[in-house]
Amino acid sequence: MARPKEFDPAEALDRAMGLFWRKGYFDTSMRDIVAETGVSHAGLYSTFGNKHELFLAALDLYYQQIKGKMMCRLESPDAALPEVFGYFEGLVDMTKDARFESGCMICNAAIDLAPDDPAVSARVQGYLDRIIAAFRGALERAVEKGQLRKDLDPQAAADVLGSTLVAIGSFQRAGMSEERIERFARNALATLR
Amino acid sequence: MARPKEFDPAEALDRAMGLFWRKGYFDTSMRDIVAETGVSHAGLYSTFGNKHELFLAALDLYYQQIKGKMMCRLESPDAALPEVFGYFEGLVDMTKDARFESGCMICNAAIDLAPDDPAVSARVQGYLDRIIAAFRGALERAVEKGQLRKDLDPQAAADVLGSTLVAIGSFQRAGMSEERIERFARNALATLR
DNA sequence: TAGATACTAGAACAATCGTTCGGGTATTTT
DNA sequence: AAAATACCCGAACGATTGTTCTAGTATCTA
Repeated sequence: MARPKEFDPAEALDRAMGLFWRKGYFDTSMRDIVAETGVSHAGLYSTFGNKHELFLAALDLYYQQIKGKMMCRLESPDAALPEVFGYFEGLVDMTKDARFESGCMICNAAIDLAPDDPAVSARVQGYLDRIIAAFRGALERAVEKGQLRKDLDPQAAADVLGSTLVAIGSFQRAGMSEERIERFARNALATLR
Repeated sequence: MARPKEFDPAEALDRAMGLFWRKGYFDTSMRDIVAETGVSHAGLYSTFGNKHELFLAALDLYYQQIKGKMMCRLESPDAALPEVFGYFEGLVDMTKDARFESGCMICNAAIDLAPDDPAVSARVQGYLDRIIAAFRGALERAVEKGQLRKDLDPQAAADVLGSTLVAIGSFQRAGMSEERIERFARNALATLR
């Protein structure tokens, strides 16, 4: 009954995500997003509502696209120690990707917005809970399989890995070298043994 | 030869620090600072230069005032395991202080500004290096004194504690409960044994 | 007392913010 | 072909940004 959209909302959201990721919420203007996506103001507002809703959509896309891919193996029902190591290997590999100079978008959002924004705060906590739960599950299985010592506390160890994850996000953003970040990851994994 | 300042620059800086800490760099306006400190625009600009320089001064004050107090014991030449535990006890205690709902100002600055601001990036890295070095020193002494197992790698363990520190800053800001934060701290310390 | 200084409050500046709104055009369904 | 829709570009809105400036006044030294 009407003219279809000329732009792909998914692609526009992807580019907006990149911008929010790199520059944060307050330092990214709608004009920046117009320039980056090539979509007009009218198109953005009619599709995404407003800046805040657009940010939330971008944050969800980040989790789904970036984290989701990594979580897949970790959350599989037979994931154990190799998958935990694989997760951090993937994380360190990502450091070579230019996009990850910006750190982790979820960690960034926690600092930027979480204190005054319940929607962001809830997402951040939810994402973290899910990642730590995945670590715990894999570690429990690793203990069962004898890949780790029997007296290891999977929940406590998962917490340590979760902390490491968050810290690495900050380290990337602060410009820490790849080698140093890899050391942080390796040192955290070494505490499992 | 002239009229003396009516306001105390140190006190004004302290209040500005509180504002930057809570709201971050981009979401804090000079008008906010005028309102918070009671100092006029002219007073702020003549004393601190501009917003960016004021932020750097506030960041230095944060390290000196908040972190410096805690670092003192940790950096003393006979600090060992009790001082490491004491550091994290102090950190968890601080969570009860309303100011620390805003997390750690250094971590916040890393996310907010470090990617595009060499001055902030250098400070963040310098602060982190110093804290980790202090951890390492105390842990080395703890190993010497037999407070920890002989084969513990002090540098690796210090890295893990440093990561935990950064992560806890994010967790505070994201609104995580005091109990949960305490658990993260305890779990990290448990990896030393 | 004279002069210089540095405060105060707040107006003013150009730029930018999020958001809305026209004007013109292209593509669809009826 | 005609009506309806939704695009694009970009002007426009009021608010706010960092910063500067204009007053007017209070406090110092000489």
